[in-house]
Amino acid sequence: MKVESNVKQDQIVEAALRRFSHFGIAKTTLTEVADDLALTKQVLSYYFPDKQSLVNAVVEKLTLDYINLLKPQMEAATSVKAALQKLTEVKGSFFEKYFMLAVQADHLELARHNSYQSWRKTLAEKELGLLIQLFEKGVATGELKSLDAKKTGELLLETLYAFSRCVKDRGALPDEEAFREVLAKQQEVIQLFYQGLKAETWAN
Amino acid sequence: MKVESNVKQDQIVEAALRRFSHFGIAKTTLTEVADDLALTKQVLSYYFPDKQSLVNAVVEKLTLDYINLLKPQMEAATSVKAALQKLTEVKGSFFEKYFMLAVQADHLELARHNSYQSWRKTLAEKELGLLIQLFEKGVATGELKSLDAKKTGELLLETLYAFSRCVKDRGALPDEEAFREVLAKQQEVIQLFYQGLKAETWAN
DNA sequence: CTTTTGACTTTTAAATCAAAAAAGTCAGAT
DNA sequence: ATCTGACTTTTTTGATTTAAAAGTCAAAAG
Repeated sequence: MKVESNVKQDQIVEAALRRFSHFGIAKTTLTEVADDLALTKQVLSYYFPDKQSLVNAVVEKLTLDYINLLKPQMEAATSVKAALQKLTEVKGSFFEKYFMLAVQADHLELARHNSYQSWRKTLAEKELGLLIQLFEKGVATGELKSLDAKKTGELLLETLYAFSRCVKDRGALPDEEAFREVLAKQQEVIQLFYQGLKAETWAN
Repeated sequence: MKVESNVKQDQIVEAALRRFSHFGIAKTTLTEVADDLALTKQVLSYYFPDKQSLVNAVVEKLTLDYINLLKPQMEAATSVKAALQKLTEVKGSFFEKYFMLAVQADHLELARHNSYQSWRKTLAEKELGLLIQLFEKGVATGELKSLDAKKTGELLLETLYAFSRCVKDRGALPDEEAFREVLAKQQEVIQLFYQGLKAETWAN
């Protein structure tokens, strides 16, 4: 529970995150991360026994950051429509920022580790939880028609996820434009989803 | 215009299609295709100067088969809903059957050739054309609310496409189950799309 | 004149292996 | 508890070879 060690760990995680998101996980060496902080790789390996654990820490941080950013914004939204808008925005900004990471993580060896899978699952669950909550609230207020909140949430997430995957497939280096396109598509889809979900007595 | 040569060409294309869809394009040698027909590779290369042209012929055949199967079924459907149902069915059956081909084609070198791209484009255009026609008819009959048929069609196709791509990403060998899942998801999405598109006065 | 074949060259893909780089270890210093 | 130097092990990378497939062509066969 020492504060200092946590500080140092956080610094390392942040440095790793910068490297990972800029150059990718595979092309980042522990020595480089250490150098960025004027440390040696042995110090690094004192705090994180191996690369996997460092990657896990980065993924964990990212997951928490994402949820902590998204949750209040969605909960503060005054309508389902506005909340879904926020979802795309936040998802988009994160995706753009940490694109490299997202792209590589799933292909890499690391992705098969339990720890990674487990964080991925946590993320998915939390995101789904937010959506379920949102939909249920929407039904309660009458904005949405009666629906299976879980199933609908899963479908929406899977759809957005499917779209993101398409960007990275296109080529080795993903361009800004491809991003914009995907983001735009996602927003359109959300819009259409919403049309299909809202109570029919409401106006657009 | 000789009939016989067309027959032989067709036989070759069919044999190639069998090999390609079972073992993949890259892992299929021209000699194997020739052997299947009790020919030599030189004969094959008499009809198709190189592998690329054979692949193109296969893709062309597949494209035409698909459209020829889909078009009448969609046009015969008595409602937009039924037509969309058909779309998923046909798309699903084709995808399952020629999965290997679909999976590899885009990654392979071959995909960069103009001829391939051009057939891909043709397919996309024809599919989109069917959807536009469908949507416009739906609007005319009052089943659908007023909408931008082109934009909506594109969005739907892109969404279905995005889902298909997810299957192949998962692992090297795609399992039956993954198929079913994707197909089910696609149907759900179509259902929801439809909800969002239909005129509000209609019942489910 | 169309189709097929045998003998050939060129191109591409797969296997091997040594060298370099990175990951990981640990006894001992601060 | 934190860090370092010197070390071993594991992974990547690049060069080199080898085998397989693609592609060519002159000439034969129907």
